[in-house]
Amino acid sequence: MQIKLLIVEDEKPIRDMMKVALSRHGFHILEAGSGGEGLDVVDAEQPDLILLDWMLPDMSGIDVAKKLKGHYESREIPIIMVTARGEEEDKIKGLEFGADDYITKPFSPKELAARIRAVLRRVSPIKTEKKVEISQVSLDPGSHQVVANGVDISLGPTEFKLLHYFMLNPNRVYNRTQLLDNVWGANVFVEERTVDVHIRRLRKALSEGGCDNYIQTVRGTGYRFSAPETE
Amino acid sequence: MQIKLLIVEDEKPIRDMMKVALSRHGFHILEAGSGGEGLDVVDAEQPDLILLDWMLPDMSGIDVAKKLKGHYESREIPIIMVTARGEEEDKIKGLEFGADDYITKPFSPKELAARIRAVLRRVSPIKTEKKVEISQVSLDPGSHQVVANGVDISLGPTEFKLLHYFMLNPNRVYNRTQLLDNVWGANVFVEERTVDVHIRRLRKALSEGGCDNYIQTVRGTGYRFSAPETE
DNA sequence: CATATTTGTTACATTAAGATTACACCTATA
DNA sequence: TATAGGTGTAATCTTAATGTAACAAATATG
Repeated sequence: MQIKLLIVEDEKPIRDMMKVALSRHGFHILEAGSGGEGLDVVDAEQPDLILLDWMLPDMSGIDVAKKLKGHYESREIPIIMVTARGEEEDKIKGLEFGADDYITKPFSPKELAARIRAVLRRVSPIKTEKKVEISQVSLDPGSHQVVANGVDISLGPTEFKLLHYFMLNPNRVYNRTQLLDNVWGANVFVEERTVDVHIRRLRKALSEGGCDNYIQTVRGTGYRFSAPETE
Repeated sequence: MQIKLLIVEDEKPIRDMMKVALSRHGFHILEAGSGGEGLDVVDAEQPDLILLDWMLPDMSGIDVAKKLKGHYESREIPIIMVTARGEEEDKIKGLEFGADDYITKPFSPKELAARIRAVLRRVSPIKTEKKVEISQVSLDPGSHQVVANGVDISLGPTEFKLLHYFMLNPNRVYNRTQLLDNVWGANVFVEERTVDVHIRRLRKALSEGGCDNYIQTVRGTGYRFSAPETE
């Protein structure tokens, strides 16, 4: 799965430069020109890492960082602060408010890519390897095991990734395009209907352990994973 | 509205192939056989996306891209560069000069269509999906869930959109035409009275959670959503 | 009070969306 | 090379959602 980076930076030339440089390193780039827009993109796309400019037109980088770290869904996303030379003191503040690293303009694309990878290496093993449990279903990426109601479930690679993605983002509806982008990967070209089939396979597998209503269809929108109503 | 693509490509057979393939995917196709012609078509038709061949008889794809990105009217139009194998380095240059993606010949129609859609998705504005709460009713677009008085409400797509629209604009009366335009979408031909039926369905669904007077009839005018009088 | 107009309600045919199945095609591995 | 598991696609079946019409009820109007 391609890594999604969000660049929050108001000056388009700099943003473009970063975009080109980072695309070349194999990252998928999302962009935002202001703090508010950045928050929206985070909400909609859940990037793997955020490059956050210190000076933004609508709110400061710190405010954005604070907001991100204050929300359950975004608190785990690592942030690299981008500061201009001479804002040295702000680095400290940035780190205090939850940034994972910082980089000073001007920087070389190589340095940027290296820092990004370093941060991801530091953060992602924890996030990815962590066992996820939701109600009666548990998924352990380390041992590649899924257990539903105590029953061992066997899944194909795609079903596994799909379930993992759903469980990392429960209670949230995804349409087929989003699932293809996020589970299959951005550069894969498959029919949307294929998602249906894998949903079916996953549901079937989960029902082996009696977990039947975890994947819900939202007609006209997509699918959602959530613990079923306990009645 | 159908999406307009402009294909700038000097070799007619390739152009035709692309045209046929992309028409089948529901795009409206414009064509140009040279860079100059391409610029003219952009000026006249304002396509939603441009497929730009790298090698053109009169000017290079980069020159065209530069011209396009240099003009206010065309600078926002996304460009996908079409390169032949072995022009790998040019891809980078293309991206630097403002192309949004590239594709290497030969490519499958499916890949092309997917890339186009991916670029359009990336470029088009990301809408905010914030949870809305009014009195006892809450609607969360992220999870596509509506809760009234703590009770989960199940709604069809249209009722959901209708309620969302009302909740984003509470205390405001809309007539049936306005609701059709804003909820159903412009240029959709349905009877005005259809709105009544959906209002009825929405009211019924909300009353499952005891929320009964949220949608008010304004005789001779239309409907309004607002928290009922607390008596 | 009678009548016209507007809205509420229900039932029903049609349509669109999703579920399911079967099958062909990989790809890896014994 | 034979086999098995996994994946994507297309065809078909199933079900939910939608729009319309017909009638009932409510509200205005003369």
